[in-house]
Amino acid sequence: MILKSQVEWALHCCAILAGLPEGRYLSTKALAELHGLPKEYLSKALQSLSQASLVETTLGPSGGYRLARAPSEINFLEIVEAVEGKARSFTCTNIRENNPCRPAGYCDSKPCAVARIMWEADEAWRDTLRRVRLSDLVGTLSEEVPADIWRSTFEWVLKRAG
Amino acid sequence: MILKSQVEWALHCCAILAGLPEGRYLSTKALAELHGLPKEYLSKALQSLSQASLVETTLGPSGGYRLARAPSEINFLEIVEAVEGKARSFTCTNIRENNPCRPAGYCDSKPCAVARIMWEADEAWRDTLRRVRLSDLVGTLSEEVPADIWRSTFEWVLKRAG
DNA sequence: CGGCTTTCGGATACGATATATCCTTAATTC
DNA sequence: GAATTAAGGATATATCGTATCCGAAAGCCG
Repeated sequence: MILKSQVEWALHCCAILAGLPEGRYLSTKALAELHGLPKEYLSKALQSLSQASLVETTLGPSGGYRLARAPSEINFLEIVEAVEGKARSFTCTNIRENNPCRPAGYCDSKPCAVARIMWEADEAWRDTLRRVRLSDLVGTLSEEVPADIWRSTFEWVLKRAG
Repeated sequence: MILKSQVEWALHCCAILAGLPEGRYLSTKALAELHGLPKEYLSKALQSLSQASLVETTLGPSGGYRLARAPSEINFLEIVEAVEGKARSFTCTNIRENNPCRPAGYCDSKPCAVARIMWEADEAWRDTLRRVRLSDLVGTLSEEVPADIWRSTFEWVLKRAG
């Protein structure tokens, strides 16, 4: 069970977009260069963010992506689910139905006890991600990334933001 | 990101083994029949449990599997990790290193902030599973499964336990 | 208008992993 | 010695993640 690498990409891209000034857009090309990622494939991750209404886009030169909401109004789970999907990590195939000791046509009143526990863990995972806002990540980064790198990265981005 | 079906199988099999009387073994064949699973493939999941020292085995007719510890001393996470592996669901490829604004040879003092958050969620998932004991599952099942099915299943198993 | 750039979606290819089966070996029971 | 079992290696298939390419539609600018 492993998350796709696009999740990592999307989170880092959102962190960059969070630093964009009002009304500016950043292109796939710039985001791919900044993170050293294949442009065409990164584009798929950004399209997922777009379909989830987490980012807005505009076409043409000076086009690209920007956040659809304030960084404090976007949480990690939304970004993760946008690219990874909302399906639970555990899928119950109801193998208890195959028990030969069951009367034919017997119908369970509750979901399988095993599945309920696995789903509870899944929900704990999602809860943790839901509690972290994109603005929290930006705050942490601004503290931890050395000031000169932070600033020059920002300038690098602004030079390419349409 | 989806867990392999073997996780579901292993959990159900452990629940059955938890009901075995002291010193008895149950074969792959019986466990496969009871759950309607492919015997050869289920065998791989049981081998994983064996390698993790969660179950003990014996060969020959009347051979099979039994729990290595009391059901109250085995938690869900151990079973899940036995077949799914202990690797974290999020792998950080450190794409921040590709930032062209970085001085060459710069070394980060901390793991990536994005990864730390994802790992925290992963840990919340594991914590939930760690807190559930196999005996808890058995307790829930004994309450929810209709008494006649519960009993006849038990008899079915005992008839095949060596 | 016409050429350039951008997002978007579809088509395709490749590799890794999950699923599944088969076979051999060694141990145990009767 | 014959039957049964777990263990583990080899192999085949299907699904999914990764990656690239292309055309269409939309926006910018000379």
